[in-house]
Amino acid sequence: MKKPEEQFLDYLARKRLKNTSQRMTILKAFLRQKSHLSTEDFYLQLRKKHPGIGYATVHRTLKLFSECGIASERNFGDGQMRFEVNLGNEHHDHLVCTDCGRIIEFEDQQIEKLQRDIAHKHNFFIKDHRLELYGLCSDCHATGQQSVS
Amino acid sequence: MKKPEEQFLDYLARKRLKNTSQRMTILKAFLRQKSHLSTEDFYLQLRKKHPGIGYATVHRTLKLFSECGIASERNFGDGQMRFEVNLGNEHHDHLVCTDCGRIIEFEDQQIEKLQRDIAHKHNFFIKDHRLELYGLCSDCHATGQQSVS
DNA sequence: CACGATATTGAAAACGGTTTTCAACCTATA
DNA sequence: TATAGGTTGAAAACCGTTTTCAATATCGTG
Repeated sequence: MKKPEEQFLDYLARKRLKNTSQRMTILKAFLRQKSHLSTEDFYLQLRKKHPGIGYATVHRTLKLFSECGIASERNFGDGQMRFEVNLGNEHHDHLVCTDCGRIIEFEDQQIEKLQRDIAHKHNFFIKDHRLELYGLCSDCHATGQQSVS
Repeated sequence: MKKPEEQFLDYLARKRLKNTSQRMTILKAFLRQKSHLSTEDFYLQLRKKHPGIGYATVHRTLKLFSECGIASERNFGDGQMRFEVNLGNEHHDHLVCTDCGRIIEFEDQQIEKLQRDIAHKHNFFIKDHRLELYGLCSDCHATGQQSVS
């Protein structure tokens, strides 16, 4: 498994794209954050340290990350695109707290297996999948109190 | 289990909302279609027979369906909101063909069970979930040919 | 049945996030 | 270092969703 930096540089070379300071800055910041930030949030975060980098560049660079395989686009249905670092090998899914926004990752080989079975039954070739459980995380339902808004 | 029409009328009464001809027209059209149409597509479809009904009304009425429980909002990550009729009782998930757009429904009690197990392990209270498998349906990968576009 | 309070409608505008445009500016290569 | 061609940031365009608003329809009441 190649390191993300290499993977990105290789991709740039292969596509005859250029290695710019902005792209490197964004790459470093992206690898450092381990959360599931929306483009907007990531941009705001980045802007604190690097006010010169524009939103368009951030957006374009995140898409490059996705294209070269070091990131995945996620969409939790809140109208914002999110990018997450592709760490390992294993696919993982998400628990999304609808109260505080916390996102918990999990993986389950049994579920993955059942998904393959279903695809097979329908003669369907799976390219990707997503599984998200929406609800209240331990912090938000523990005490019985819920947001009243 | 109440019939969808009743369920909707009850909801209107309960909320002191009014029973208008547009709402009834949209309800009938919505129950007739069994697909997973986007608001846009549903509106275009409806407009053929009922040119007088505006997009805003369609949109607002579909949201009412969702609120009163006879419809569910779906989001397959293509930037369009989709509504589907809530037929029965059982939750179901989707196979989405990325080539022809076909959507196949399925349900699997084992997967549902595993999801509950995972939620329990994380002390997470599930309100909703979604599982989508993206790939090629039997028609689109059977012959080995893929869209070239 | 007619009235009047209030909800609803359709068109257009506003909105919010994403994507494109474009002129100025870099980067890589020779 | 010259140059061709990719990149940048700001602003505008875009696209689906949501709101606004004046005109209209509905429903409970007198």
